[in-house]
Order: sequence, then C-alpha cells, then structure tokens
Amino acid sequence: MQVAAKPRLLGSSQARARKLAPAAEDSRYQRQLDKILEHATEVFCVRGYEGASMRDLSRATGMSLAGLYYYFDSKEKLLYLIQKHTFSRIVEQLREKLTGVSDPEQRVRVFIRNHLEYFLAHQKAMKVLSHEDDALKNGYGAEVLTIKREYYRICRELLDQLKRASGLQFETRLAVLSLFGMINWIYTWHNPRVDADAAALARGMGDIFLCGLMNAEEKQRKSSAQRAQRRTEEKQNL
Amino acid sequence: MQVAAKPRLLGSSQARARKLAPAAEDSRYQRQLDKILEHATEVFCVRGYEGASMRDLSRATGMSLAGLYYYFDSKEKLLYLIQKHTFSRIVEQLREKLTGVSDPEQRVRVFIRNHLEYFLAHQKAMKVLSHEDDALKNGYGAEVLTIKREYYRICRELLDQLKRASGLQFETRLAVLSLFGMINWIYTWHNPRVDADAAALARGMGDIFLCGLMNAEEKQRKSSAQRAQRRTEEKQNL
DNA sequence: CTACAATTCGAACGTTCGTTAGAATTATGC
DNA sequence: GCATAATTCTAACGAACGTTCGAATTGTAG
Repeated sequence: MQVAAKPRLLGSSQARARKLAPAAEDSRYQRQLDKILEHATEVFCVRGYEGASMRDLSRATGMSLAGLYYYFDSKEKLLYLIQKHTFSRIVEQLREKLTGVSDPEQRVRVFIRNHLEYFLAHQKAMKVLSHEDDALKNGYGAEVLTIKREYYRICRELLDQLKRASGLQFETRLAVLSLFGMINWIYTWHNPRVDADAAALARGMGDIFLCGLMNAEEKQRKSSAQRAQRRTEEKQNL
Repeated sequence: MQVAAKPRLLGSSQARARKLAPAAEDSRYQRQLDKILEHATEVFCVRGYEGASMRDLSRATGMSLAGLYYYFDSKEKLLYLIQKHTFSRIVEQLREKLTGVSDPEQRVRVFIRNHLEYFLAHQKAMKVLSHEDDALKNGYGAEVLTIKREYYRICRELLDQLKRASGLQFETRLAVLSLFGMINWIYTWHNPRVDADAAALARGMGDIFLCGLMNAEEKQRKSSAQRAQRRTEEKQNL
C-alpha cells in the first residue's frame, strides 16, 4: 500500500529537506503511513467514509487521534490516498497484462480477469473505491476522476477493437457500462467461502458478456480452440 | 410515495384511536409524510444517508427540525420507509408484468425491462436503495433484506426456467448476480440527456446478457421473430 | 365562541465530530 | 551524553450531530 507523501513537520518553523532522504520507499514514515492506510481502508469499508470517525481509526490503529494527523492533514486526504493508489495500481497491472496479447477477444478477457483478480485480492480497497465513488470533492475528486476516465477509455478501446476486428454491431458505451456493472457489483456479493476464484469468475462473466447465456453450446464448441489460445496468453503474462 | 404509518400523538397521555379515521390513504398526515419522504429521498441521494443531516432535511422541506419528528421517530426509520416502499413497489410491478408472459426468454426480458423502467422512473429512490444497501441495522435491515431476497429469488427462478426450457448450461448464481450488476450499476452513469430510454436500454442489456456481444449477427437474424413476440407481450402487459 | 385535538415551533439537551496547540517522548547524528 | 529532529501524546477547541421538551399555533366539531 505504498503511496508517495512526505513528512509535514521538518522543524516546526523552517521547512528543511531531510538530509540524505532514505529512499522514501520503505522509510519508517512511509511504513507507518501505509499501516494507517491499511487500517483506514478496513474502517472505511465497514462503516463507510462518512460513517467512519477518526476515533474509529484511532482505535483500529492503536494510535492517538492527534498522532494520526502527523501523517496526513485531513480525513478526506486519507480517502484520496487510498483511492488514488488503488486505482493507479489496477490500471498499471492491466497495462502489464495486456502487453503481448493481440487477439481482441482475449484482450477483453484479460481486462475482465485483471479487474476481478485485483478486486478479490484487494477487496476492501476496491469496495472503498467503488462505494465512495463521489465522496471526494473538488481537487481530490477531480484527480481520481482522471484515472477513472483513463480506465474507462482503455476498456472502451478494447471493445472498439473487438467490434472492428469481428465486424460486430453494438453500442460501445452501453457495452462498457454493462461490463463495468457486472464486474464492479461483485463487491456486494462475493463470498470467498461460496464463490469461485477470480479466474473462474472471469471466465464465467466473460462468457456471459461475450457469448451470452443462450450460447452455452456454442461456447462449448469453441472452447478447445479458446483454451489453447488462453494457455498461450497465460504463459506470456503470468 | 404512499407508506402505511400512523400519528404518534393522539392525546399526549392516552393513546386514543382517531374517530372516523379518514381513509389513511390521503389524509393530511399521510400527504405530509409522503412529501417529507420525497424530500428525504432527494437529500439522501445527493449527500448519502450518513452524510445527510436532519438539518439538511429541515431546510429541504421548509419544516422545523422538531416538526419533522412528528412524522417519524428517527432518521433511520426514514431510510427504512423509503427503502421498503421502493423495493415493495418494484416487486409488485414485476409480478403484474410477468403475468401472461410464458416464454422463458421473454420473462427474463420483462424482468430486465421492469427493473430499468422502475429505476429510471424513480432514479433517486433507487439510488438510495442500491447505495445505502447495508446502512440499516437490525430489525429494519432484516425487513428490507427479506424483500431483497424475494426479488433475488424471482430472478433466479426466471433464469432456472430459461435454463431448463432451453437445455442450457450456466451457473445460475453467477448469472443472476452478473445481471443484477448490469442493471443496478446504471445509477452510477445514466444521463437522461445522453442515454436511451428504459425500453431501449433493456433491449440492449438483454441482448448482451442473453446473446452476448459476439452474437450481434445472430441477434439480427432472430430479431424479426423476436420483435413479433415482443409486440404480443406488450399488448398483454401495457 | 369554546374546547380539544392535531400540528408546528424555538430552544435547547448531551454527544460526537474533525481538527489542533503544545508538551512529552523517542530516535538519530556527533 | 548532548543536541536536535522526528514522532506521539493529552487535552481541548468550536461546530455539527440526532433528538426532545414544552409552549405556541392551527384546524375542527359542537
């Protein structure tokens, strides 16, 4: 949960830079902030952003109320750090997994699989991202919105590629938003004790989205060729 | 927005029944409560349940803070009344629209269309229903959950019918929840100035869900027969 | 008009909220 | 060990929260 940020107090009056700044990556400061962000994610996830109090977070971290404010300047910034980091990472990982995959259908399937894998691996953070979608105001909100738009754009282009390559006809906007609905809604229902893992869910949702419920037989027929292709892609990206 | 409820104060010490209770349907009391619920829906929609204050609601209704409490006993009960009423109505309307439609595919399409029509006709209330899904605790939460389970069960049975009738193979749970994702997510994106109306959206989402993106041509081929069938159903139910 | 019920209100209750000032403590470089 | 920077704390701030009390006002039946 590493997020770029710097200490606020470097000598209470003069703002001096830390001499020999220790790599920032895993400085004590950074590690503590990460720990706080992790607890904040949990608290926001359970009580909601508005419903969670700084005192809840103080209890969860075992740190005093004032002590927390050494690491950030407002509750809103906490949410911003969580959302920005989570969203940046999912886009980053998507980009990595897409390199080397050229078949348009497989690229859509990679998108779905990446989303669900990230979602289930960081379920709490992704719930906070999805559920507190419009909780941030002004500057912070705008910055997260930029990443969101980028993510949307990538998905839209994947579907447009598929459309062009296969000569299909569908409304891209509706398709993108339907797909986002399918894969984001998971935060309301997924139960690790009942439901399949991310790869299986991705396959199932990909089948529904691409082939539809009513083409199960067709899916069956195509599946051996698809699986071969899939194995090739997985070697390249996993 | 009519919801069953009764005045709290009928003589401050003895709880007498109102003589000749005026039909309850559109008594002054009921009309005022409905007005409050409508404003509360708007306020909860914009600020979120936790983020909305009773003072926001006081401002929105033009009624004093204390005056509001003549009509209900807590903020939580307000949310409960909104959710229960909204959810009951959508189930009710679904039942009506399903009677007389026997083709399993068309029954699924009726479900989707009913959901989206109700959603867009009561967008604010549905957002409050979807977004404040787990905001209610204990008794109130349990009661709304009962209706939710019933709605889920109906959808599940529609898909099971389709599966049996067409000899298809898919995981019903995953299909139901994917469908719910598609049709509920709409509250995060629908813009009446850009997007189609409920019937068109329902057709598009139904096509994706049932036929898949990649069977646009097949959809085309089947479409004339489908449209004829669809027209028949609509005469029966609209 | 009178009497009484229904409705609305101003003013406050006690609590919790996000945030901060300033002192106390801990780690670090010499 | 001494000085200085980094970290954490106790205690409180003013504002906003959901809710209630008791009085004032309004509608209504006789």
